[in-house]
Amino acid sequence: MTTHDAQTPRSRTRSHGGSSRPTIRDIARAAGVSVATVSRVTHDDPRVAGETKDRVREAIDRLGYTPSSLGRALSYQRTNTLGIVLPGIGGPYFAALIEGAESVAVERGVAINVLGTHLRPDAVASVRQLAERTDGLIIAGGTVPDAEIARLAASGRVVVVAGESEDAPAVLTDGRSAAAELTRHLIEVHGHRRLSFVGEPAGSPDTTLRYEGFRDALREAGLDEAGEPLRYGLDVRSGALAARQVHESALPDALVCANDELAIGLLATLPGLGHRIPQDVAITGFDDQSLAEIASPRLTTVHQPVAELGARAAAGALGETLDPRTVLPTRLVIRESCGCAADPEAITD
Amino acid sequence: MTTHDAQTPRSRTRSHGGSSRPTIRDIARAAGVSVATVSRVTHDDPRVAGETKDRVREAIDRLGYTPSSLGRALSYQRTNTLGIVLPGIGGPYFAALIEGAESVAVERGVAINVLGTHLRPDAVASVRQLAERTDGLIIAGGTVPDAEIARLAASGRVVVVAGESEDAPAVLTDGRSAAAELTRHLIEVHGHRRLSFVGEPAGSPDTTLRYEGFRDALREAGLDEAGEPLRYGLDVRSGALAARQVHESALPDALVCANDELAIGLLATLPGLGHRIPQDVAITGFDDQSLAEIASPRLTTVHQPVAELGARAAAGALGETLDPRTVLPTRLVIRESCGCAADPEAITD
DNA sequence: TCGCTCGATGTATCCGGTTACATCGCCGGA
DNA sequence: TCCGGCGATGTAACCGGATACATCGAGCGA
Repeated sequence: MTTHDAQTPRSRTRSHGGSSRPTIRDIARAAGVSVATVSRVTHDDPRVAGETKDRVREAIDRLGYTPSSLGRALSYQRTNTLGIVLPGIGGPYFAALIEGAESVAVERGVAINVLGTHLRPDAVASVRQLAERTDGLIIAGGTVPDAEIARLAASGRVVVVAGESEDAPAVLTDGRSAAAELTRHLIEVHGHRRLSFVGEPAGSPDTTLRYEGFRDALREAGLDEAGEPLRYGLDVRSGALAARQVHESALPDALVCANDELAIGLLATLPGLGHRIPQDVAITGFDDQSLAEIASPRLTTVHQPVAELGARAAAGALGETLDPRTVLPTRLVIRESCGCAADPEAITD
Repeated sequence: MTTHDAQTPRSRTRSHGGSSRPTIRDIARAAGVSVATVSRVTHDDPRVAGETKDRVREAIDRLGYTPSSLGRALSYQRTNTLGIVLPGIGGPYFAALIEGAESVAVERGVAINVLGTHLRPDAVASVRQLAERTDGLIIAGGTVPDAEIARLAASGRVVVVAGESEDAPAVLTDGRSAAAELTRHLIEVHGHRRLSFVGEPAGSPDTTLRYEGFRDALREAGLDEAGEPLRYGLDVRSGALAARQVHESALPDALVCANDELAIGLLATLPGLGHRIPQDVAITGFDDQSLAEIASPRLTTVHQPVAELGARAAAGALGETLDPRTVLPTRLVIRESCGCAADPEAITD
């Protein structure tokens, strides 16, 4: 009672009318009924007589009672919560993914709990904890070791992976083929021979696949002498830094970026360093997030149905049966940053 | 009874070795000890004899036991979770706020649960539910009615508001003064007389304050004939749309945007429509998110310590005592989009 | 040898809800 | 008048853990 009051889990001496929140038993006492009746009222059970119901309702309002979802979750063996594990919540890609999942969650009256692993030194422990509080888990590829995914799945957890996985149902796009298609466009339509990939292939499985697709296309075209990728993160700022490096070394014909944000960083920075896009260097993105269409020149990229992906994954994580591998289609979106002609509407110079 | 089988909460007939996850009692039985001993082992209680401890550990590993955080939370009257209520998780501002909060949460071994109200038709119910599962709540201004905040606070919940509030401790910046200072810069240094505000003042309390600050400055300068604001959302795409409207009507001297993303949208779109920035029209943002520095021309804006704000709010929501009103300082960041000369140095890194 | 201390462990209760089953009146039919 | 049935409500046993208190046995001093 002296020092660690806050730590003391429970104080056996309760019911002394502290500021503690009222429980179902407090309401029962106040309304002169049993806890069962209170529970029935909060569930709109028709078996409660009108007069009794009113009395209970009054007590609930007067004491400001809200059923503890903890107690409820323990009783129902269900938390009505969906967990999502992502590297971080920043960036339009993950925002879109979450929105897709949320649309499904809202429909089913389920809450969402997002965990960003990048800031958590103890990612595995955090994910285990999250798994304890949710009915299902969406795990983005590359955030959690495969062994841990297998463990979760084996222990009866409902897990869906947003990305490649053999340990749980996977919902994904074929990033490798899409990147190859995009790269072929640069080679075959625009005749570019010296292409560089921007992004860190070791950084995420998605980037790995895109890099592989990029190299596939180079190899097909006999350009496999392609050098090292320019290793940068997936954000706008990294793109700006990459622009510096590109500026200071020999400029390639085209830069294939691992995602749109990186491409936007380059797009916004290179002109200031004296390089015209796409005349001096072509740039492409990946994902087709909203910035892609607004940039100038508008960004050639690969459209991914990210929200749809999130929605499918959510449905699966909430119990809907799911193929072990669901591949969603991508679409090459040709705009002007690759060198294709502008729409009649757009910029002339 | 026939259709809703899945709803049945619990099946009284348990213990038949289904795929259900093991409980502390299963471990106790398997190890031939009592639940108390198992609990002691999971807590590294030194009172357990070495040999017993090994036996329990073995059972835990063999059955794949993880203590249910639900049960734990119910027993300790604490969930070790921090709730954050935001309009939506999209955009750099909220991402930074969450990061700030997360940095504090990680330190204290607390999980974070983010709720985006925009997609939830039943925002109040969702927040109440969230409050049930967390030890403290950070509520972004404008997401929840004041009355609900008061209700939560009155019922003993720990609530911190990120923004203006009289019902709970508030952590915020003085957006009104900052907007006025920014606007004065445009008027006094650059001599602009026809200024328009871009943003929907009714959309969020922050936007309201910025609009008020904008008008304060106009009034001081005797320019209070200022017309209606250009009512657009706070995202890049809205900025692109606003650019169209500006293009089709008379161009003002300067556009004061409610946040950076909106400004970026204008910045990226107006040049394509034949308007030079800042020569033909000056543009300013608000927040100083990373895009502001990368845009071209670089964006003049107001720096806000968003991560710090999130961190302070988190500390408060986790029990640290907090002033009823904590005002964090902002800083006017002059770059080139307002018409000031470029720094000799470009991007700093 | 007895009693006491102390370490190791078990028993039972509580956290807040839910609900199967029991109970209690009351009403109508035989 | 007695009994069955039914509507309304209560009782108590869970859900998974934590832990105060009880218990038990070994070691030790008197």
